[in-house]
Amino acid sequence: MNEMTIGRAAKAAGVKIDTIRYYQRIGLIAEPVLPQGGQRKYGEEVVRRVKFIKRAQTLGFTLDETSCLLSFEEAKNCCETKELAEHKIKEIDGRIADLRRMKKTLGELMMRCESGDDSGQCPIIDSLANA
Amino acid sequence: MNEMTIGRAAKAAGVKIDTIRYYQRIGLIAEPVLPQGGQRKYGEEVVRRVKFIKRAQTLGFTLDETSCLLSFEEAKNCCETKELAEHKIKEIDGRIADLRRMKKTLGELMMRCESGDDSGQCPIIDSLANA
DNA sequence: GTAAAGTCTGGACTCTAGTCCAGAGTCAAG
DNA sequence: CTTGACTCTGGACTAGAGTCCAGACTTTAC
Repeated sequence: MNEMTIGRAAKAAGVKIDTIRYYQRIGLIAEPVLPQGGQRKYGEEVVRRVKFIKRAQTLGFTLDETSCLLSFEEAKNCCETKELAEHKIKEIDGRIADLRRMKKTLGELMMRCESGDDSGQCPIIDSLANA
Repeated sequence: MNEMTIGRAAKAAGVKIDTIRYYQRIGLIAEPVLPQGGQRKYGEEVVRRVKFIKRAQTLGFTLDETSCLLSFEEAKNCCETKELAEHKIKEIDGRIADLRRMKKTLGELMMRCESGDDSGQCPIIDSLANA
């Protein structure tokens, strides 16, 4: 089943060993049992989980929020999950809209640079400040 | 010109006074001159700037990156700016795509909940883990 | 004209998310 | 069967982003 040591798992996920240990300590990923006097083995799913966490982070989710996101995976209470998911989707929509506005403004700025029109204010702040 | 004290500016921006002071200390926003033995006055533009910073943060940008984003506003070197902007746009596109995938997966999860189909794994991890 | 509320400075403290280290044990290649 | 690479535990340290506090000063409202 493609088991690896922590070092290989970390490399596969693109993080340091300590990061995996840290996630284990805070309960974000499960710690495989330690065979008496041996070394832990990690499966592919740990790597995927860590990768997910790292990407979620670049999207502005804290580890806490990511842990909530991950809880959907093995949710038991569907009703509660649905509500949480609904809420998260709204949050995500807001972020996408923000990023789009930011992108649009950057695009306009580039155009202006291309056309040599260096005058006027670049309204990048307006893209997000007035929510 | 609608000048305010730091307390009012902070309230308007939805942050604490200390946050504004902190941003001043690290040079993210300018510190208005202190009239001898008086109190500083803040304009509307500080409020907008702080709001922008806070939104950018929820989008996963660090204060450092946000400072770079803000530098576009008063950029002098258009060429350099254009390159930076181009790069940022690519970054933003990636984030939007990630958020879309996440949203799609959450939507599917909700559907499944609605239809009472509680079986199978929820592949939320797959939405981001395999980039 | 005096309280109460707000501001100023500077430094200390907190929380999150890691990162580093030492010393002891384990595994695998030659 | 030893040597070098890796792992284990536990704790200390760091950077980023604030947050809190004390003591002195200012402004505003009564």
